[in-house]
Parts: sequence; structure tokens; C-alpha cells
Amino acid sequence: MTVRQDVHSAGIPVLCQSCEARHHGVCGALDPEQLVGLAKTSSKHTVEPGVELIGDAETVDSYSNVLSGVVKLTKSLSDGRQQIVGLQFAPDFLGRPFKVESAINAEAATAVSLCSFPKAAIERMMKESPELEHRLFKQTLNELDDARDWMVTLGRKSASEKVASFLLMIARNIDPTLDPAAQSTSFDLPLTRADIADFLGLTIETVSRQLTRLRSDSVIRIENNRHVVVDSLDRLQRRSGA
Amino acid sequence: MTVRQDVHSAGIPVLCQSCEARHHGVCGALDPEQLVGLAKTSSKHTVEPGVELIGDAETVDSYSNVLSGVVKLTKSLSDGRQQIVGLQFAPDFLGRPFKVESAINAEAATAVSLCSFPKAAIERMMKESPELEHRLFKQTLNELDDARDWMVTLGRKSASEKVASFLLMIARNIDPTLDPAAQSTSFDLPLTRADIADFLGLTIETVSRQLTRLRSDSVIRIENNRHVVVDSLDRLQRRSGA
DNA sequence: CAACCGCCTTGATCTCGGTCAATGCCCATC
DNA sequence: GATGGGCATTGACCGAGATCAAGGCGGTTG
Repeated sequence: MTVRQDVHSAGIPVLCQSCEARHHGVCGALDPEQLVGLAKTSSKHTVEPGVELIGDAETVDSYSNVLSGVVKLTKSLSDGRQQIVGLQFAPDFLGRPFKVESAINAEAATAVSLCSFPKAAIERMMKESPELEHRLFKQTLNELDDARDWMVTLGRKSASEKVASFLLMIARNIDPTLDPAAQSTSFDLPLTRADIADFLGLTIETVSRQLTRLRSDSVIRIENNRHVVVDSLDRLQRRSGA
Repeated sequence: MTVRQDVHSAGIPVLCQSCEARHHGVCGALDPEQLVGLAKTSSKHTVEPGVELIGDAETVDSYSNVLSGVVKLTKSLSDGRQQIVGLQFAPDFLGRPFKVESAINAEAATAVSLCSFPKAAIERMMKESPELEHRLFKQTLNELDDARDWMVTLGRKSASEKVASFLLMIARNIDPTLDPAAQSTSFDLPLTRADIADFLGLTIETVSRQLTRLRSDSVIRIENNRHVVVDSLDRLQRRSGA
């Protein structure tokens, strides 16, 4: 999974009045006048882990910027088997343009704060401002690249490679400034073991066993089941199947 | 995988002079004047199965419309394991906007005819014509939906469900007019067993065994190793894991 | 026609990861 | 401090799919 470089670098920080904070998401593409208009109809809110943001086959009538936290996108088979098909980190945009209903579920994986706009407002602005559509297009292209990278992991990697790849992906997304040459890093896991399993196409038990193995091989340490300390990014990378 | 409905329905057939044929791809978004300009720099050509169209990490300097045939998009791990991450059917657009190099390989799976344009020409037109960018955006959104659907298949379905899902996806893409209530259909497989395995994250042997099972259960017949006759779309669907 | 090659099928065996079940750990509540 | 619930870990066993190996089939090349 690639770090969303160009979203970060292209975004000129803009004060989105409704979010009450500078950020780099959709708002970065709007001129001050548009921003004021948007602020009237947008609202910032915070949700707890587990809250469903977009329901399967439900009508989607709003779009959001993710300000902090992690949102998981899931799909399920009729018998309950589930697969996480994407994770959205700040400052990603949440919502599927040009479609009234979504075939996927979005759920807060951690505590999440969002800035939401009515669907109609965004779509109107997209007509007026090619720059906004351009920016959403670029995010979508990045999501497509990420999804395709992940397909390789799902289809062709072993369980231990999957878990190593997952940890690396999380590390890179939580700290986008992470030096590729760095030897160690640490972060809080935004997902439970069950979520990780659904992301990797594995079972909880297998995920647990692989984490235990990484731990006993001194590649990582885990504190309080959530905080991961990677002692050797190098060895983690070598286990990820390149 | 969803059928690319809106690309089909939104496209007003336009005579792209260089392709010497009416089709619905990128050209459908251009006005006659732009088309004439494009025709000067574009060229139609046909390639044999196995020809590499876009090399991994190679500089991409042209974009193409797929006029007929099937292009497979692949990614590989350093040790040679391969995964097909997408298939492009006519009238899809081939090429990754806004990036000089591609992390992906594109290879003709069948005989393919394409209409190619220099990268610069398309990017210039995209700046002038929001409609063109809009259309490419929509195709990208569809590809993202397809990729995510496929992630569920890769991560959570059994071998027999994978093979059934694959046959259904091919049937729907080769004949987009296929009635959902139809009881039978037939088509030529655009992929070899090895390709199917790389698409499904399986081995050749497993694919072969699953096809044999579908055959002995009279769900399908296979003639000359390529032509598939589906006798019961119903039962195939029930085996695809919904 | 024989020899060969690419692709596919089938069989025997092995192994990785799933399944089932027990236990541990953390924390909230009384 | 006891009780209970939600996650996570660990162990024993099993099975789906991989691996290894041996043909089969169709086309084409000499």
C-alpha cells in the first residue's frame, strides 16, 4: 500500500471553518468563497469505534473528510464471511461519488472525527470546480493502486508475509513521514485481531500466532495488545515478501 | 465484478477517425474538433496474446482504448509469484493518468486491438475538457469497485467458489447484455488455466480440478479447452458464494 | 508419420492454515 | 476482592489446497 503522497503534498492547508481546524482534504481544492458556502452546510463530529458510517446498500446522502482516526471499508458475503477492502486514514475523503447506493460498509475502526457535507453540496461544487473533481480523482487512483497492491497480498502471500505486510502498511500510513531507512518505529494498532484477520483473509488464531512468532523472533514487541514497537523494520520488510 | 454499465450507457458513439470504427471509450467525451486533433496523433494496432503493453516500472508514454480482446493487469513479487489484479475489456481505457511510471504490468491475454494516443495529447485534452476527466474518473471508480469485489473473492472464498465467480464475471463482461434471468450462456475463455490461477490466487491444478467438478456436475461443458457452455447459470451462481 | 512442445488433467502425498476447545489477561462493575 | 465479559493466546487435530509426478491431447515442425 502506497502512502498518499500527492494528497499530502498538493494540499495547501486551508481553514475549513466548519472543521475548526487546518487540514488538507477536499477543502484544499476550494477557494475561500466556496469554503464559506460549504461551512454553512457541513458539520464536524466524532464517533466511537464500531459505529457504522455507511451501511451496505443504504442510500448515501453525505460525504466526509476523515480528520483523525481510521475508518474500515468492509464487504460481506451472504453467509457472514467478511473482508475489509480498504482503510481510510486522515485526510482521506469518504464517500462514493456518482452513485446513490454503496455496495460497501464503512465503520469507525478507532475513534474517528469527521467533517461531513451533504452529497448535493459536493456534487454541485464538483461541477463548478474541476480542481475538486481532479483531487477526488487522484485520491481514487491512489485507492485503486492500494487495492491492487492488496490483491497481491491476499492472493499470493503466506500468512506470515501477510501479517508483516499489514504491520508495515499501518506503520507507513499512521506516520507518513516515516523515513524509509529508519530502523525502528512504533504505533497503536487501529484494528483488533478480528479486524486484522478480516483484512488479511485469515482467522483470528492465525493472526495471533504470527504476531507471537514475530514477537519471539524479536522483530516486534506488543504492549497492552495495541501498541506495537517495531525493533527491526528491516527484518519485518524481509518477511513481507517484497 | 460489476458490468461497466455507465461507460456503456453514457457513451455516445463517435467516429474516431484513427480507430476507423465507432466505439464508446474515451473518444465519446470529445467534441468533433478534438477528435480530429486526436486522430492525427493516434494509431490503431493489433497485438498477439502474450505481448507486453506496459512494463513494470517502465515509463508509460501512451494511453489506449481497448477496442477488442482482453488485457490482463498483473503484479509480481520479487520471487516470481504473480497476481492478476484486473482485466480490461473493450471499451476500457488503458493507462494510469498523473503518474510517469506504472507499478503494474499490462499484457494482452487474447489478441487485442487498441487505439493509442500519446500521453501528452490526452493530458492536454483533459485540462481543456472536464467531461473527459469526468469519464476517466468514472471508469476508475468502476475499476475500484471491481477490485474491491475481487478482494472479497481472494480473501474469503473457497477454491470452488472462486472458479464459479470467475466464470460468472467473464460471462457478464464478454456479453454485457446478458439477461440476469437467463438460464444459459456460452463464451470463449480469454485466459489460460495458468492465468485463471493467477487471477484467483490458486494453482493450475486446483483450477483444473474445480473445472472438472463443474463439468461432471453438468453445470458447464468445455469444448476445445476454451469454449465454455454454461448450462445452468443458476447453479453456477449458487456455487459462487453470493 | 514421428517427435516435440505447450497446455491441460489426474493421482498421491504433504503442509499450511482452519477448526474446535481451553485458558489467560485486562478492565469494568458491584 | 469477587464476578463477568470482551479480546487474545495457545494447543491438538483436521482438511482444503499446494506440491510433486505422471500422463494425455492437440497442433506444428521436420
